[in-house]
Amino acid sequence: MESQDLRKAGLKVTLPRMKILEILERSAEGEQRHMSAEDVYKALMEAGEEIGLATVYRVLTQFEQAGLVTRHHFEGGHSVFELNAGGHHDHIVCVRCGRVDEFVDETIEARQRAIARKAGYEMTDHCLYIYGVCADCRARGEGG
Amino acid sequence: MESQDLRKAGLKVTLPRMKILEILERSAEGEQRHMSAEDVYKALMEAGEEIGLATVYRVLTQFEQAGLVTRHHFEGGHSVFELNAGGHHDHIVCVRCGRVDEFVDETIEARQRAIARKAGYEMTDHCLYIYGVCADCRARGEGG
DNA sequence: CCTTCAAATGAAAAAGCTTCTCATTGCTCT
DNA sequence: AGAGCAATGAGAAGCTTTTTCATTTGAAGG
Ligand SMILES: [Mn+2]
Ligand SMILES: [Mn+2]
Ligand SMILES: [Zn+2]
Ligand SMILES: [Zn+2]
Repeated sequence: MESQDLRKAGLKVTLPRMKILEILERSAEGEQRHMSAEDVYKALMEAGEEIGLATVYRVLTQFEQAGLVTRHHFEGGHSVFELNAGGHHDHIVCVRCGRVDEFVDETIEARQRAIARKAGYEMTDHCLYIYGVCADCRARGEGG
Repeated sequence: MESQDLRKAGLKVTLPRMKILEILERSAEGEQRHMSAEDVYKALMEAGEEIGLATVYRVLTQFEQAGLVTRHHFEGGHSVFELNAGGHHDHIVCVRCGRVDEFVDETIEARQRAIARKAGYEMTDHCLYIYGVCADCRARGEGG
């Protein structure tokens, strides 16, 4: 019952928030773990839910502040959101087809902590994006 | 003589391009190595140059394609540009005051290459941001 | 030095993406 | 069920960035 998740986050349990959380949970199980606000909005439309785009943006921002989702600033200027489950990880993004893979590397994590300390910073967060061309896209040929 | 830089990059030498390059070079020596298009535009205005904002955007994109500058996607949805000098580096950003420090870590660079290869990607680029609170801001107190 | 012409520019409009406004609706608690 | 405050939806507005197109400019050649 995810209404508890909302209550624990200090958010009133409303239909739009429940539906948006459902969409994010369903997509996290499937292939698309990273969704833009527009993606969520389209999924709601397809599910026959009459929820405004402004509400989608508001709710996703609230979920971010409540720690339920993480916002990523991928290239191209728009944000994508991802349900917080499974802990921290970084991303490797195909610049040709948009595919996203995830990874964790403890060596890199440790080096980052050391670098922050050496520079006099108290680290709060970090993000690492590797951009490249995935195997499928390269097999498909240079012409794209 | 920076007109040679433009010619080598295959760009016609025009007054707007020269002035924008000057702004970037002067700011790189000073404190602000990372400038948004708006920052560049304002610097041009202050220097009494009548150059349109559209031209600033166009020229910065051309400089990026020519390899003269690097574009960064900082948080908040807008791009900042940095003159390519001194080679690749990553960034550590103070979330309190906006200060930006730079670093290079060959261990991390090597791990990234290995991760991309293992995931089947041909790496084209990467970016790593460490977020934290800088020494000054911590000295200034928690209430900062 | 002057002409020529493709390339570059400036102003304004348009295009995304995201946030704001405000009248209406709907949770929560009694 | 009713009161009250928070949340919602529709559309307007805001911001950064791109596009359009008439005008200007730089590069090459006479
Ligand atoms: Mn992820
Ligand atoms: Mn830098
Ligand atoms: Zn791909
Ligand atoms: Zn600071």
